[in-house]
Amino acid sequence: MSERRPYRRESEERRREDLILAALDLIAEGGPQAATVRAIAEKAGVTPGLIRHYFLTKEDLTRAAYLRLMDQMICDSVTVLSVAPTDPVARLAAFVAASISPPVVDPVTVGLWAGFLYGIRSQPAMREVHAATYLNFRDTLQSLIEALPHAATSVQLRQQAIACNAVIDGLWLEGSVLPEAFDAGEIVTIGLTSVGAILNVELLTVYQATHRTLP
Amino acid sequence: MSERRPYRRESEERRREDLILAALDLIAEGGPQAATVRAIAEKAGVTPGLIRHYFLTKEDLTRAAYLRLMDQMICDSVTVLSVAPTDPVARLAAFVAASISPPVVDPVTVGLWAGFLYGIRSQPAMREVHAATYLNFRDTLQSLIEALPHAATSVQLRQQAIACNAVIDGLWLEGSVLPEAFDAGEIVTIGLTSVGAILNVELLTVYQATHRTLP
DNA sequence: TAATGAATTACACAATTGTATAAGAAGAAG
DNA sequence: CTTCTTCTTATACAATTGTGTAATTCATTA
Repeated sequence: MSERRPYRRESEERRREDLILAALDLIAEGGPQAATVRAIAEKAGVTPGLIRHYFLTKEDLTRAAYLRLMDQMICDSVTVLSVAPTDPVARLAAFVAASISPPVVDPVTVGLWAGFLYGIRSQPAMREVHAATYLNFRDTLQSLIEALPHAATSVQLRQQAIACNAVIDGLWLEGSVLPEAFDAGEIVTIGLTSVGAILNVELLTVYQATHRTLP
Repeated sequence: MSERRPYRRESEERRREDLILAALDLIAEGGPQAATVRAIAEKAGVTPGLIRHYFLTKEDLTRAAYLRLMDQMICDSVTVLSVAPTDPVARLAAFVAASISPPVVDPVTVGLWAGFLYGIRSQPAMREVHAATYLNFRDTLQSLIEALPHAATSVQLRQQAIACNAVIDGLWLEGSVLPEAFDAGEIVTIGLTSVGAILNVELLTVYQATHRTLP
């Protein structure tokens, strides 16, 4: 006869994490419609029923996965600040460069993000997460701009932050979706030049001086 | 007993158009997973079987719908050039402003675009459409930049076009996804200021002078 | 008017979906 | 060692999915 499959009991934290990562993997590989409860369970090494033991519904799991993705993206961008130089110009340059480099700029990441976009528009909970994430990133950018030796009104500051954020988002999008359309490092160069032009600050040379590796 | 539902024969062109528009409507309203063959057929006023009479498969219809969306977006941006002034600066300003105003900037449009993104990454045919559309738009932008009284090498020109395109894409994204986060006209103002800064050309005042309606 | 052909409907089918419920087994507690 | 909790599996189910296939009806042609 058929033997019942053996298993190990795991902590709730561990199981939720495994299921979330499995869902993200599947959405990245095959789009949102590939993340079925059965596929998620198989990838996580459990049976489908277990999903509903840790998440009220599949939508609940989807929300958790989105939250996780956003946390990761923010983390990848902001982490660089902890090791960035103290000079305001070099600091801004490092942040901008990190935000338009892998792993933030990556076909998989943008695919994941797009997979969640409909949820962002339709579900208030996901919408709030998006708004908070976006504004948090923009505020970080704005505080870096404010630290520059650079006089600006608060309205100008806000508009500069929005503009620089747009440059980053646009390059993130294009570089991720159509990576073969750009040379290596071209995205970073253009990003630094553009943000520098918008803020009237020289970022590219500062960044190159900081990151010079070979003569 | 049940009467067979009456119908009218229509041209192939008309039926394909109706089905494509129905699919786009549904994706816009409820995301990609809402565009089932039955829902599409109902919205188009036909029975599900007819879809497979005009499209080899549902994926085939999806591709056609994506092509249609891209054509529309390009059209909305480029149409403004036909009525734009001849002065190069005013012309560029009009193009940029149109690209970050409705109907291009619109929650529905960006939702549609995101709904197709996985297909863009995975299906070569859709990928080619995307690449062609993107490069076409960027080339239009580049030719407008080239027409400026503005000396630049071909490499600089390319990078300026990419940068301005990024600003437009980023503002398109943010303005569409989170419209309530921006004041009326703020997106356009920021876009013109930023593109102007990148190209070292005054766009905002030129645009305002051209579009002044009330004293 | 009659007939021909293609557009359209109608129906069926297997596969897949998310969810519900009951059975079993692992590991802690006694 | 036994008992008990709950984590986990197993199975079932109704709904929905895309896709085939045959029957019918519209509109054009002879």
